[in-house]
Amino acid sequence: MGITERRNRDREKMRKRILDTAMKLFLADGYESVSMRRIADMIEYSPATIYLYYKSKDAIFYELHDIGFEKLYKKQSLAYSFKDPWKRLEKHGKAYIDFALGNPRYYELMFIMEAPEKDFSKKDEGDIGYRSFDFLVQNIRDCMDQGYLKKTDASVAAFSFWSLIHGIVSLVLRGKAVMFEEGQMEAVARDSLKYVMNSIRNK
Amino acid sequence: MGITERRNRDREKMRKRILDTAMKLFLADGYESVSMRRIADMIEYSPATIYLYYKSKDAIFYELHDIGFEKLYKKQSLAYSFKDPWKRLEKHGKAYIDFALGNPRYYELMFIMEAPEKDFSKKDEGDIGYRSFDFLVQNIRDCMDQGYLKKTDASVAAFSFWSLIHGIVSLVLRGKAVMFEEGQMEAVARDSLKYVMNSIRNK
DNA sequence: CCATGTTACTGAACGCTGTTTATATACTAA
DNA sequence: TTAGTATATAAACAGCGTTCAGTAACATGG
Repeated sequence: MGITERRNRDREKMRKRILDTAMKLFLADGYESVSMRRIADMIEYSPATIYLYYKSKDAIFYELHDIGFEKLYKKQSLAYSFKDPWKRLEKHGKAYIDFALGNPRYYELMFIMEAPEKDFSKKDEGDIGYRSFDFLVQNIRDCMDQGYLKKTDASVAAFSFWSLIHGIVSLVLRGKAVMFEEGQMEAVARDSLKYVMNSIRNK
Repeated sequence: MGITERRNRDREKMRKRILDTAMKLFLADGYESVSMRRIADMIEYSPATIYLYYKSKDAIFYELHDIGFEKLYKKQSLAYSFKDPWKRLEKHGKAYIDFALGNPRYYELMFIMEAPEKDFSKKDEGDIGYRSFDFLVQNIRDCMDQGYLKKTDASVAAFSFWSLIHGIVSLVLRGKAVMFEEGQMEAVARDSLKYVMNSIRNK
């Protein structure tokens, strides 16, 4: 019977319409400007209808959040085509900064804003978040093995690296780096990463 | 004429009452839970009254924001009693992490949350923020001069250092470091700083 | 084909939010 | 005592996320 299938398709279409509209509003004007009523207006349904497809506003944002992780993960994966672990580390860092500065709203949603709800964020973020972090840990370990980095707990070193790049982009995104000229921020971000990488390099 | 003076005192008292109440609510339950009506309830005035003393909710938070900067600045200043620039850098970083993890709400307000309003945040944050950053730049320069650090643009290196410590604490505060055990986070934060400082040290 | 049950949808409301405005009261100055 | 000013508030505005009773369209079994 094709009726249930069609219904499922319709349902998915509607979910997508809602998600796309939320994303459009979010990317254009940020979290604040996404309201259930605005989404409803744009898709020409009543606000209550949205609740038949998403259980809350947080649920919508959690899906956007997931899409962002997928995008970042793909971008980072490219770095791992190189065989030299140091080169991989460089590319990883560069990809991260590129993603954050190129998709500032996504980055804020994923790493800067308070997590929408504890119900969601536990398992799934672990899922792809862990995978990404494990990649980094392994790469750091390789760098240590090949003498590029001083040896220590690889998790701690990976966390350090992540902290550095997260710190760089989140200061830039939050406009805290006012001591640099507006147009120079991206360059400063990249130079910062280069400087530290150059300084920690052991061979 | 003592009347205007008394009125000014009363006015300041009222402002303080409002600010203290906002701070209490904020430190206890975070930004979300501070509403003009809750403040009004606690000080036993009507919500509208608050607007006679502060022009908006953002204005209140901007004052809290300032108080936080003052606290951080004081804590960091202690680091500068040491004459060895490397030791100063270590203490600076440690003080920063201690402040952030010891006053998470403040730290969020100051560096993580979206700035309340552009009207306020331009000049004054520059004021003490710049001072703090300049201290760091000078210290980094000293470290370079004495051979502790590889030479480069001192502003970029200072930004790198700031990014690292900001990154560490904001990942911890946002609960993104889920790969470490809850109780170990503070230790990881400190170890990360130690690892990087140990790695970038040039002599 | 009709009755029954299911699904999709919505208007109206609840209880919040920050903020504004008209109004009333209390205090000061002439 | 009167005029003027400062202080306080109730009520409302426009928005928010969310819930729920009620309606209308549709699918299905008899």
